[in-house]
Amino acid sequence: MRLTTKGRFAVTAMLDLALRHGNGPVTLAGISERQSISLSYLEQLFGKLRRAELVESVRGPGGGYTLAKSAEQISVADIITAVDEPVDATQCGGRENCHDNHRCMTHDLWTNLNATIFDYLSKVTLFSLVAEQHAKDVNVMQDKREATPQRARVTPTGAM
Amino acid sequence: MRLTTKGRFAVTAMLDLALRHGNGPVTLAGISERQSISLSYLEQLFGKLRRAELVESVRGPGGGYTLAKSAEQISVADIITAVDEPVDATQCGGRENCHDNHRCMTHDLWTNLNATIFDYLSKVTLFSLVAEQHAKDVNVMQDKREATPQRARVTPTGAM
DNA sequence: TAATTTCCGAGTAATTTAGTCAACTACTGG
DNA sequence: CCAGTAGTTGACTAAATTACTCGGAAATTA
Repeated sequence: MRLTTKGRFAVTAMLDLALRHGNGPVTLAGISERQSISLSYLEQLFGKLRRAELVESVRGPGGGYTLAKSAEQISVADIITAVDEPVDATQCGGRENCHDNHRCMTHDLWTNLNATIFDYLSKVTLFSLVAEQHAKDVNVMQDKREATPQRARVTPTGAM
Repeated sequence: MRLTTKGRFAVTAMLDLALRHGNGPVTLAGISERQSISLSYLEQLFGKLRRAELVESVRGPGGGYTLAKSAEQISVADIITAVDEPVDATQCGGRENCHDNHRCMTHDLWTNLNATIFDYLSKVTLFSLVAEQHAKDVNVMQDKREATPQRARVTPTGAM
């Protein structure tokens, strides 16, 4: 379980998707523009997200991506493991290098921490992130300076 | 807040130090050998750990590093932020790029998650990691192929 | 058929990781 | 005081990863 900017990009993009969930496919070009992530990079990330079955794609005009499950069912851990290669564990994956108990112990400690973080991130879903934000800062939603129709706020008052 | 192999190395090394806490300075050469981390790389990491005042150094023969505080007072978050450069936040640090509310919102969501992870890792101390491991898997401690007393393996008596 | 948008792979610059090397300072024991 | 140990610093480097580009398919709609 790593936590890099790559994963951050993926989570941000998925969040963008979650906010528009229910309004038909969202194009990568749109996400690219809104979140300032290069389109080609998004293509790479969404290739992985699709293979991990977190998103579904629709080709052609009017196409794009949608969440493959509801926002409650997609955790941050899901997203991060989808885009970050396994990368394997410690160089001694439990079998090698570990001659005496001591070495293994320090090792276990890390593995343990890793699992703890993973468990934690498994409980943080796209839905909970959005909900948390709404609870924290409602005026952001109300402060609309532009005259654009709010199709942005796909699911306004916690109706998700 | 990133979570990379670099941070993992640092945590592992600090764990090694914590296990020997109270027995005088520990040399980097020793950590290098036990944890299979290159000495020069450890030098880099401990330079940062020292500047972050997480460890103290003693020069000369018999010298080495010791924890600057007790294991309860050093969190995983402390260690990781010490070795990982700030890396800054999202490219739009709250001021730039954020033209419309929408962009800022998705942004906040990430910042929020980031803070949550950080808070969580701030509560995980070196001490709790060691304690957790003891509680979880006692037989590791009891599985002594060597004639060393299990608790006393922190002492130089059980030197490898 | 033309436009749109996903899909896919090869390639690439910049950054980070992990590590080397060499010189230097501080300290200890004899 | 001298030799050896061990931390301290900085510059430098190979390899990996990140973030991104490009070019072209393939699918879908109008």
